[in-house]
Amino acid sequence: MKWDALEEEPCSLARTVAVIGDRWSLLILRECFLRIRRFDDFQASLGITRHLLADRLKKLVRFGVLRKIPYQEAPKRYEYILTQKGLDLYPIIMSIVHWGNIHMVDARGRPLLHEHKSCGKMFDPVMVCSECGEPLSAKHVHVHPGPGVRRSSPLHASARERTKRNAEQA
Amino acid sequence: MKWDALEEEPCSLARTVAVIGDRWSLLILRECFLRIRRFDDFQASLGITRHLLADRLKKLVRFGVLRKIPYQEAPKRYEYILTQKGLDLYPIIMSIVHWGNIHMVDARGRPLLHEHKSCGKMFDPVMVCSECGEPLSAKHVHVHPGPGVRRSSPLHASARERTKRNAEQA
DNA sequence: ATTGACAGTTCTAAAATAGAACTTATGGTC
DNA sequence: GACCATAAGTTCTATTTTAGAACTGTCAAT
Repeated sequence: MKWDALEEEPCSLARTVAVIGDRWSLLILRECFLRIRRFDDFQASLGITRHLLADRLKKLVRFGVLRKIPYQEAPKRYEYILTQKGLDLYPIIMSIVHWGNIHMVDARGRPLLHEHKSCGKMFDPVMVCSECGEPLSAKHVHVHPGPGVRRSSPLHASARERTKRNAEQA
Repeated sequence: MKWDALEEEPCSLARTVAVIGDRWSLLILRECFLRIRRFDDFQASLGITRHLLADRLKKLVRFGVLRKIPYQEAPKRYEYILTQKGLDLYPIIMSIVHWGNIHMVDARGRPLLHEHKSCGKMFDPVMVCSECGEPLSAKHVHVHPGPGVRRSSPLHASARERTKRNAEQA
């Protein structure tokens, strides 16, 4: 499958993966949330090749996640800053960091701690239901087809039916 | 940078990206949460090449996200099911889906809707502070170095200092 | 005039991925 | 017994992506 095809999938996860689903994009975005804004700073901070950094920044701008803002004329220089669409990625970043904190830390413990300025405490992110406020887990969620579903898609179609068959036989 | 180096970074995001930060792993995990369990079902559902699917499943098992469970002898066959570590990825999956729902859907609307069985309503996931319960946004969070931070790391070190310099000059 | 900062671009070699065919083990059908 | 199907991979070559380093263009300061 090509990357371009991913953008067209009738699946919100696939379409988001088209934006952030490579090795570097999420790391670049982490730096953005840590207030890194300039090309050479990204490069020094991440150890990414300049070639790929240029390519990924271009992609993130194209998707509207970052915006180029001039910070000097002559020579023209730009900073890359998060748009609202980019800021909205924060829950994704935080849930990834949290999973790593729980499952991937070594003996030394967490690399970073997060303080919630509103309440002044160190916190972990918790994902809750928008309607009742209870914490979410996979087993309490049921999935329904929405208006944008496409039946003929390779995703969600054939394999699910086969698996249902398997389940019924068991 | 090599994938192996990513696992060793003193950054919970980088270490999680080492597990799920490629084009296919998240898509495979989505299928897991939709109760796909078998090799050929993953393959038919995703259109991934068999080679890569075998490789990714192996990786996810190695990281303890999936577990192989035999479902028949002669010939020996296995299903891939989520471990608790894998189930804990649910907030990541849901926040990705939600971002796609908000920012990447086309005119037809959302491909899937989510019902919270506990309260019976269609919901969106919301990320809140574990201490005060308020919704989180990047601007209300302050980051502190934790016990596992490494100062000499290429990540978080040089570029941040340079950027601080830049900020001070401005 | 030379050096350094900044933001890229260009180049070659190495690694990862796509796409298709092949393998192994078994059970059922003609 | 020969043939086909199922399931879970493995192997193969061609293409694409990435790594790593060097190079370019613009300007400011020394």
